Amino acid sequence: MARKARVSAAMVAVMAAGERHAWTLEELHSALGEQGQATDFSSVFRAAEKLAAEGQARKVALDDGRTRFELVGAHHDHLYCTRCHELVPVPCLIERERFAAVERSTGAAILDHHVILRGLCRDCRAAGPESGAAP
Amino acid sequence: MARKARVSAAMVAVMAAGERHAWTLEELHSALGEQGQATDFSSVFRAAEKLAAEGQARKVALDDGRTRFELVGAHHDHLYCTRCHELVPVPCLIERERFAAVERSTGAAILDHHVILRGLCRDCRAAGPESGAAP
DNA sequence: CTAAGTGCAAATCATTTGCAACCAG
DNA sequence: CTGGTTGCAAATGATTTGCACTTAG
Repeated sequence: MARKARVSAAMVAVMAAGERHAWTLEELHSALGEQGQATDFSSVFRAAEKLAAEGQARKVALDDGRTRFELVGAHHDHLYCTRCHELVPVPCLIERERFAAVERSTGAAILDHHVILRGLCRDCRAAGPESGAAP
Repeated sequence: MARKARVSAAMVAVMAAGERHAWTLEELHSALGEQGQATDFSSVFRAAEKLAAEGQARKVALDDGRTRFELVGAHHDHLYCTRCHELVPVPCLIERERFAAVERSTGAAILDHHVILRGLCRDCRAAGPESGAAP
């Protein structure tokens, strides 16, 4: 390499700090800003893409139209609260054997996986079935 | 209701025809066009959102920046080929018991789930490790 | 009449890309 | 020098929204 990747490094540090499990580009961008590591959004974007390409990070897709990134070392599946949008990490729910079975039956090669559970997190569940749905 | 939802109905019909497992809005839009049911893109968008809100359809998020929709009755998990982008349906990979375990350990309520497997489909796998990666 | 559904055009939002300036090796 | 990085600005692409119009009920 010919130059230090300041943004990438800072990003990995932020993500490793573990205040969150998966980060949107905006979250990463503002997190860096708060660290005094202000950077351009596009740099965050490119650094994230690069980390993903290199296998250091992975993209996490939820259905809220924003791509998130998480460090590969911290992989876990996710429980997405449809009320407060919190993303709770949960251990892998699929047994290894299952993957092999799918590869056998489909002939495909599975390289990665991601499980998204949708529902209500502990707090929102406790808050009761309705929240601010009064018309 | 005060009026027939022509687009919604046509969309459900198209999706139920089962030529595909999950549809992007564009795919639905053009599929309707080919059926002689030409409609505006925004109508497709709104109909899809409505179906999702009513629970008839569900959003499927991959990390390719496009939201897909599938009929709820046709639920299955997916194997996404990172080379040809085909989406292969696979049976649910998680045992019911696992969901209960997560609900117990996290206190959350799980309402839905989706598993995305990433890798190479049968054909792409057979095509060998490299394809058009010549620089 | 009345509200739901539709079409068209314009606005938004989240990315992506082009390009010139920069800098550690 | 040299190639990887960065910032700024502008381009994309996909999704959303405002508004007027239409029509089943």
